[in-house]
Amino acid sequence: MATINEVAELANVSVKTVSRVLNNYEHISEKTRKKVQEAMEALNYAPSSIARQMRTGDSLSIGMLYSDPSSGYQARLNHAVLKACSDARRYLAVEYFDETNSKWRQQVEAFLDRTKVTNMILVPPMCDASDLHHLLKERGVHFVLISPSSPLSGASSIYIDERAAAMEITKHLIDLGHKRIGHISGDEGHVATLLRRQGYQAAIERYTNQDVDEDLIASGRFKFKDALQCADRMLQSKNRPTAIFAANDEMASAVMMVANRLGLDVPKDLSVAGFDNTHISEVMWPALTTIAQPFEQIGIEAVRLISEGTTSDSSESITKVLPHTLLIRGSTGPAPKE
Amino acid sequence: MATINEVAELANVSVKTVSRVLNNYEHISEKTRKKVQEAMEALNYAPSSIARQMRTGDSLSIGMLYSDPSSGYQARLNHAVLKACSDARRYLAVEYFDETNSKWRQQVEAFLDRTKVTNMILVPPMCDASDLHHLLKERGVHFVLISPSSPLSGASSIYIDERAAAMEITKHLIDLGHKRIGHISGDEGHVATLLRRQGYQAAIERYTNQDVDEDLIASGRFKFKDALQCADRMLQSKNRPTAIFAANDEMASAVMMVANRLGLDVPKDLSVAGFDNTHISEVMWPALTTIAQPFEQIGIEAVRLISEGTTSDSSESITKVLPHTLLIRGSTGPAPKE
DNA sequence: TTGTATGCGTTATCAA
DNA sequence: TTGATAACGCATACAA
Repeated sequence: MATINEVAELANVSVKTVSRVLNNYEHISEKTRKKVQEAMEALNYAPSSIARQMRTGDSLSIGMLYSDPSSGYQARLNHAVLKACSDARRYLAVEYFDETNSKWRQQVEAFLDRTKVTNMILVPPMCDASDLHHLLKERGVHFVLISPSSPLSGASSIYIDERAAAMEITKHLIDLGHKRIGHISGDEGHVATLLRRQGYQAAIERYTNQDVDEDLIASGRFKFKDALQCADRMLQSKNRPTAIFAANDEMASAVMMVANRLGLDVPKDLSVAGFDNTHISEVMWPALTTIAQPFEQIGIEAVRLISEGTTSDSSESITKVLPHTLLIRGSTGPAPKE
Repeated sequence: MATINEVAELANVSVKTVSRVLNNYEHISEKTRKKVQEAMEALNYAPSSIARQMRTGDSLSIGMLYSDPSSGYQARLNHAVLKACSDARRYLAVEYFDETNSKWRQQVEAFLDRTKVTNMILVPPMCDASDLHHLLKERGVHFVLISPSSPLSGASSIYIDERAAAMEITKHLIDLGHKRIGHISGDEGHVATLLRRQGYQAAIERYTNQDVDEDLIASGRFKFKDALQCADRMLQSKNRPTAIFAANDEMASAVMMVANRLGLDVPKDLSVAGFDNTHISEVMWPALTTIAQPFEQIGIEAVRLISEGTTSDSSESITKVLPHTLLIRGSTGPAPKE
């Protein structure tokens, strides 16, 4: 593989001149530029990103911390970001991060020292840790937020419209004729929990003439186990719902389990809907109706924002709302006749 | 950010000596080694992989290709290897790899060119692709195999004793009094499929006085959907089994789904066992009895073998068998009274 | 067992 | 508009 020196020699110029051509320097004569470009062509020259990084100090790697290794959401996000990085010829440095550890600060510092990353992608729930934001800003690390609670000045954000998505899937249930629709919501610490519940409530109020029945809302904290209890209580009550919208797929799976064990057929007796479109939604029978997160686009967009932010340096923060999709599968069907 | 020079200065040695410590050189006094290590600690020093790569051409990164992003086994393996790398102050370059793509060769070459890795971890099913082995050897890339079909000269391997594990979990069912125990096996292309089935058969033959009933064995190809059909057939047959051992957790989940829908209580009417201890085994009700893969140790061992192989250069291949664990949870119980 | 000096491919400084 | 040379952080021939 040819180096910059060989190009310079062939073109009869100095290495610096070749470097100038490479980096689109302004003050350079067209003649030399052409000469250099021809030499590069002839030698099939490609600059070494390693050497460039060595000199300029910032790496091509993008950092990412994750805190819940068994989360289906995180698994799909990891995959998407990884793929986007690979396509953009960048590297991803991912690390498991224990957010409850009091020494988190040292862990992050060690991560930054080790990887030398100057760009990061922050995913839920870390994207909301203002202590972390401060630390990163202190160290001059740029970052992009995925689904943060609120926009942050100086950092770009990527969202989906959680509220609209929740409304859409609830409306789907209403359109199927369901009158009593339960909701199992997430962890109160996440903004997604609030938005998804709001979307559910808004749909009920707008598309039926009923008020929201608070007895039909339970908190499952995004956990399978908690959702089991919620579902058990809801489905054993005298006036049980004919449909349940859970705020994530894992909790919807719990609903399905409980329904099956109580002898309720899904979707004949009970419709079940989830949120996220993680792997588990396909490992159910029937498959789960859910909201598909645009994982692939999230990954691509995150990498793009980082790459642009690096070059443009005009640290204006961009907020991007990506489109979700309602995925109708076998777990939802017409409301049972009364 | 500390450099090797600052470490050398603080430790009162030359940079070369620090370099020796970093690379586990042999001829170095314990005293200086300790002194250097303390200096590294004090300065929170991390070697620049960039500079190292620049100098040597090969990086500290370990490469890994995975082909099934939604596999629970792969998800846990990714996490374990990532964590082991991080603890060993190494990097992991993971890439999604479409094994069915006819241009796989170019994809691997591109991955190697881009990442410059010279060490790789090969996971199932890629660990068995001899074309891939040849390509890697051609390019001088060392690699460690995780659960390969057969040992390969020139590469170390990490295993669990699949056969013994399958035997153990089948014996657990026998000990609970089950007489008719079904088995849903995996993809015929994987050796794990064969070994797990052999373990099942061996247990039946050794611990009961029965021959293996071929009607109680079905191929679920490691897939949820295929397993649904197998379970349906088995559980609707006139003389249905009272226990089913599926060759992975995902298929066991399918068995559970079918059982619940047929009104069979788990574990009162049917015991269900899986294999791998992936996330899904905890997202069931009751939780799944399964064989726990030693993921964490697999990751640590893989990184260790690679690190040692790099320095010692005595390219003798090591085969490591790691211990599995039988995890008894709620999905298995005493056989129903006849 | 340890140290000195050089070079990896690139960009930056300064001078021409 | 160009060029000579230093520097980035590390590893290695060679020397002690």
